[in-house]
Amino acid sequence: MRKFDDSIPLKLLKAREVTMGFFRPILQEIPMTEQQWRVIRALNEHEELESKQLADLCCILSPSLTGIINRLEQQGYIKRRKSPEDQRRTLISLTDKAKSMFAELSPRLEQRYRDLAAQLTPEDLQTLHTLLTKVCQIKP
Amino acid sequence: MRKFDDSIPLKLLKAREVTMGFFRPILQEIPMTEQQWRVIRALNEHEELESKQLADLCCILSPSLTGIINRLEQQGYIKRRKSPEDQRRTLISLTDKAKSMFAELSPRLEQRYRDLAAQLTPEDLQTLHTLLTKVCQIKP
DNA sequence: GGACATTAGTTAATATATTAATAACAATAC
DNA sequence: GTATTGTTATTAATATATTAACTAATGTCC
Repeated sequence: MRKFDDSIPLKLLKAREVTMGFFRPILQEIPMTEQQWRVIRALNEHEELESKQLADLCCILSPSLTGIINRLEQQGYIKRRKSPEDQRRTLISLTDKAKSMFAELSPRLEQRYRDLAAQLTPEDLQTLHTLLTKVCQIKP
Repeated sequence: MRKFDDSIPLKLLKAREVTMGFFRPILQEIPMTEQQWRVIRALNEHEELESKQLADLCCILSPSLTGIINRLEQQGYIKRRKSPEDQRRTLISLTDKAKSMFAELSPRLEQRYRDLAAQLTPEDLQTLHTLLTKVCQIKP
């Protein structure tokens, strides 16, 4: 019988934990949760996004995203407005406060990412990207 | 600047989501959460474990594990006893009910694991294991 | 144009994650 | 042998995850 530790899902979880350990201390200074940062990061690249697009990009389910968005809005990091064409949709974007916060935090996190990546060979890193992409494309 | 989707931690998260999609429907029938199943699975291999060992094996933080253990105990799946040598430690083991539940569920989940693994080449699967193990050994 | 199904987002209920603080016990120094 | 320090598990407070149910707006069919 296959052993507990041979499980791909568990290894993915543990690997993620290890990598997140590089960034959590910096995020805690703000403070900013992982999920909040993922949302900010996605919005930094896309200017304005619908709730559903954001959920998909960030790998966060809609009900969770509702709460995250509410808290980020209360903290003055994001703005929401109704889509003019479709009143069901919410369009979300960063405030100036969020943009300047991102500008300050981002370089430090990028440096940590380089520190992390430096502990693998470039080939391993590339292979890991490729394999994870393959796994993401698997259909049940 | 590096793009959002190039993030290893995010890809690890998404890959895990995809793989868990194979097992969730079966677990829901019981019902049994991912975390509860991880605990049951670890205890199936180790007979009796301390709370801390269990947390480490399952990649669950102690405060979360406390709740998970409480609920599993209420449902009659696990037993706890105090360690005779060290009164601080709790020793946890499976009940017969859990063992028979495991025996029924496990083959179906193993089959799903094979279905999942079959969508990668054996070489890719092996490489993925190796790389994830490397990532888990990285120290900040 | 109205019954019908669809879709986006939210709410509700429960389970888990995260950090900090605490209680109980154990090991150590003195 | 007591004060100090360290360790295990838990509690508390807040944030997020998960499934189901719900609301409101849009689309579709007739």
